[in-house]
Amino acid sequence: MHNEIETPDLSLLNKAQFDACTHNEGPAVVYAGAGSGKTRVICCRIAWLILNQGVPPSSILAVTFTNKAAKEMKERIEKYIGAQKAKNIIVSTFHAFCARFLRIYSHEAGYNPGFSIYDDNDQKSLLKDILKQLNVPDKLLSVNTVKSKIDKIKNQGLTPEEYLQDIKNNQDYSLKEQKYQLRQFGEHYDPELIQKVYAMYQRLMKQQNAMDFNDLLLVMFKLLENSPHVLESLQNRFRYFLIDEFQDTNPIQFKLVSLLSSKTKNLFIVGDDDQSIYSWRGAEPSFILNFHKEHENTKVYKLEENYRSSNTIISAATSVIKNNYKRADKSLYTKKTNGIKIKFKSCEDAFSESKYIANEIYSAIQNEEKFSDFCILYRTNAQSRSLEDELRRRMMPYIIYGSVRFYERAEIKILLAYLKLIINTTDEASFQKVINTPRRGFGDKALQNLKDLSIQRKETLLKTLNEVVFGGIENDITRSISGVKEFMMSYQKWRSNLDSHNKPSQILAEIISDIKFEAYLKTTHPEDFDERWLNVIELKNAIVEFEHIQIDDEFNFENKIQTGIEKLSKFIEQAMLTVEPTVVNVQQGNANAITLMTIHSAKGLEFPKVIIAGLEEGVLPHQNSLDSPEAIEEERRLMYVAITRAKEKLILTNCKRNRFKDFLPAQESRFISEIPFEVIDYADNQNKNIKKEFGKINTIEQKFVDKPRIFKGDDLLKQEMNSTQNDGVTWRKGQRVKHKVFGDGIIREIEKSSQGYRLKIKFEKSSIGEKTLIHTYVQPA
DNA sequence: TGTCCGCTCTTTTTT
DNA sequence: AGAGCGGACA
Repeated sequence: MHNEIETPDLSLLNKAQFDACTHNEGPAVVYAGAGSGKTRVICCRIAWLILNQGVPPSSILAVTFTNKAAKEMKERIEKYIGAQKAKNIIVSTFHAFCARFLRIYSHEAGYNPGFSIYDDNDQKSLLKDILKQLNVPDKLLSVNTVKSKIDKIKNQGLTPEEYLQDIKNNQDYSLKEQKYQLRQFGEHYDPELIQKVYAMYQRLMKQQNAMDFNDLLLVMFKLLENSPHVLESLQNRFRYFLIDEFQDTNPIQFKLVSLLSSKTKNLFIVGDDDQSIYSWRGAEPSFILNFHKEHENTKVYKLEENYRSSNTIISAATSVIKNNYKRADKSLYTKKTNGIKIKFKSCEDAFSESKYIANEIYSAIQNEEKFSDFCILYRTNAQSRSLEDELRRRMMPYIIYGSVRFYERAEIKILLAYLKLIINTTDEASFQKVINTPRRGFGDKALQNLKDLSIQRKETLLKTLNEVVFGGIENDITRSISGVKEFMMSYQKWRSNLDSHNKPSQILAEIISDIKFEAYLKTTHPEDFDERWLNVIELKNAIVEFEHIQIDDEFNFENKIQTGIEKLSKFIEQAMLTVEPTVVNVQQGNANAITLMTIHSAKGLEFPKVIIAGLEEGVLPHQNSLDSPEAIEEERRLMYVAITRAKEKLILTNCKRNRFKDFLPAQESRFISEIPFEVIDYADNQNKNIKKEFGKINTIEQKFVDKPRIFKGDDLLKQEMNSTQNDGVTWRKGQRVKHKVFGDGIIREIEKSSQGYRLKIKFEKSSIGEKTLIHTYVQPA
C-alpha cells in the first residue's frame, strides 16, 4: 500500500474518500453529498486503477450525465495520468457511448451505420403524421402527450411488444402512468392507442434508418440482450464501470450498465439522492438507495464532509432539503467558517432583476474579483433572455450553456438536414426540411401528395420523387416538380461525390453554393444576415476541424471511420449529442467570463459566487409542479443543487415577473422562507420588512389559488359554461369581480382548459379591456 | 397552389 | 415571446 502516493492527489484524500478510491473489486456504492469530492474520488480511482493496479485504460468506462461533466472529468484524469494514457479511457454520456457502439454494430441491431439521430422536433413531426394516418384527433391524443408517453415507455426499456404485454398483465404501470398523464395534459388516456402509435412509430423509424435519443439506449440494450457475441466482446473489453450521478439513472440505463458489468461486477456507482432532479426523464433514485440490496457484497462508502461551501451556505442548503419527506438518512457538514451572509433582493421586474445582478457582479469586479467567479443560475432557459440583454448592453463577458443550441439554429439545422439526407437517403425528417428550403415551389400540398404516393408505393419520399421527376410517373405533383428537378440532380451529384471519398467540408461548400444559400439567407433574414452567415462559416470550420482530428482511439475498429460518409455521420452525431456553449463579449484567449445556465446543467459544477435568479412561486418551484407534493420535492432538490454550487457567496433574487403576457404578481418562492432567517442579508431591499410583506401577500393570495383541474375527453370539448365552482368560490357569467392588478371587471365567459378554469373578464378601468385569465388572483367583488 | 400575414396557443428541466 | 396554424391573396 505504498505506491498509492504516486497518484498526485491520493495523499490529500480523507479517510472515506481514500477508502472509496481504493475500493478493490466488486460492486460499490458511494453516497456522496454535495461538494464532498465525488468527482475527485472517481478521477483518483481511475488513476489508481491504472497506475497502481495496472488496469489497462481501455477497460475502463466512466459514465456521466452531461457532456460538460464528461469533458471536465476527462481533463482531470489527464492531469493525473497524462493525456497519452487517458486517451483510451471512455468517459462519456450514456447516449454518446451507445451511439458510438451502435455505429459499429448497427447491422446486428437492424440499422445501417449511417443511421440518423432524430431530435425532438423530428420525432414530433413523425408522430404527427402517424396520428393523422391513424385518424386520431388532436383532442383525443396530442402529439405532445403521445411523445411524452412513448419516451416514458422507452425509458422503462420496453419495446412496443413488451409494452403490449405490460398493458395486458400489469395494470400497475399503466395506472401509475395514467395519473401522471392526466395531471400533465388532461387528455383522454388509452394505453392501447398509445401502444398502436408506438409500434407504428418504431416501425417507421427503423424504415427511415433513424433513432431518437431514447432509441440509442433501447436499441443498444436490445442488441446486447439478443446478440451474445456483441455482449461478450464488450464485456471482455470493459471491466471497470464508474457511474457518476447515479441517482439520475433511469431503468433502461440501469439495465444497460447492469448487463455490461454482469461479468466482472466491478460496478462503482456514485450519487446523492438529494440531488435527484431528473425524475421527469424516468430517473429512479430508488436505484441508488436499493443498490446494495440487489448486488451481493456491495461495499458502501459515505462521503459527508463538504469541502466546497461556507458554513452559511451549507446550513441554508441543509435546512431547505430537510423539508423533503422522502430522502435517505444522512448528513452534510463542513469544517469551514460561516463566511458571508446570503444576500436576498426582491425586484420589481425581470429587467431590474437583471440590472441588480449585473450591478452586483460589476461592483465585485471593482474589488478585484473575476467575472469567471460568477455563475448565474435559473430554472428555465427563457429566463436567460433578460440577463443576456443586460450583460450584453454593459459589455460584460459571459458564457451561456443551453438556450439556443448551435445546431438548432435554423440556418444550421437546414444545412445539417442536407448533410443528413446525403448520408441517409431514408431520412424522411431531413427530406421534408430540405425539399422546399430554399423555396422551390414545392409546398405543403405537393408534399402531402408525395407522402401519399410514397405510402402507396412503399418507397421513401426521395425515391418516389426521383421516379416522378425522372421516371415519368404521372401524378398530381407532376406539375410542381419543375423547381425540384435541379435539386434532385444536385443531390445525386453530392451523394456520388461523398461516396467517392470526398471531404465532407467540400460537400458542404458545394451544397451552400448549389442551393445559393447565401442569397437565400440574405432575402429571408436581411436584418440579422451577418450573424446567421457567421454561423454558417462556423459550421464549415467545425467540419474542417473535425476532418483533421484523427479518429484513432482503439475503438475505431480496423480504422472503420475513414471514408467521408463515416466521418460526416460521426460529425453530425456529435453535433446532435453535444451542446456547445455560446460565448459573448469574451476577448480572445481569455477565459474570464460569467457563466449562465439552468440549474439542471449546473449539477456537478461549482463556482465561488453563485446567483440564483427568479426565486418565485411558479418559477422555482415551477408552475407545473405546484399541485403535486412529489414534484415540489423535486423542485426543492433543484433548489438544493443550486445552493450547493456556491463556495463563498450566494445571492438570491426574484421579481414580479411578467409571465406569458398574463401579468401575475409574484409570490416569493417558498424555498426562501425555508432558509434560516439569520443567514440572510436583506439590506439591499428598500423595504427591510420584506419578509413580513411577502408573508402577507402569501396569505391574501393563497385563498384564491386553485389547483389546476383535470378534465377528460368529452369534458374538454365543452368549452362554454354559465357558472362554475371551485374551492367554495362560485363564478358566474356577468358576475362582478376584482383582479389583483387590473381592478374591477365583469366575467364575460368561463372556459375550461387543461390548466383549470379561465375567466374572460372585461375590465372597466384598466386600459387592457377584455382579457382571459386563469381565475387565480381574481376574487368576487 | 404557394406564400404571406395575422391570429392563437403554449408556457420546464436534457441527451 | 415564439412557433404553428388557418385564411386571404397572388
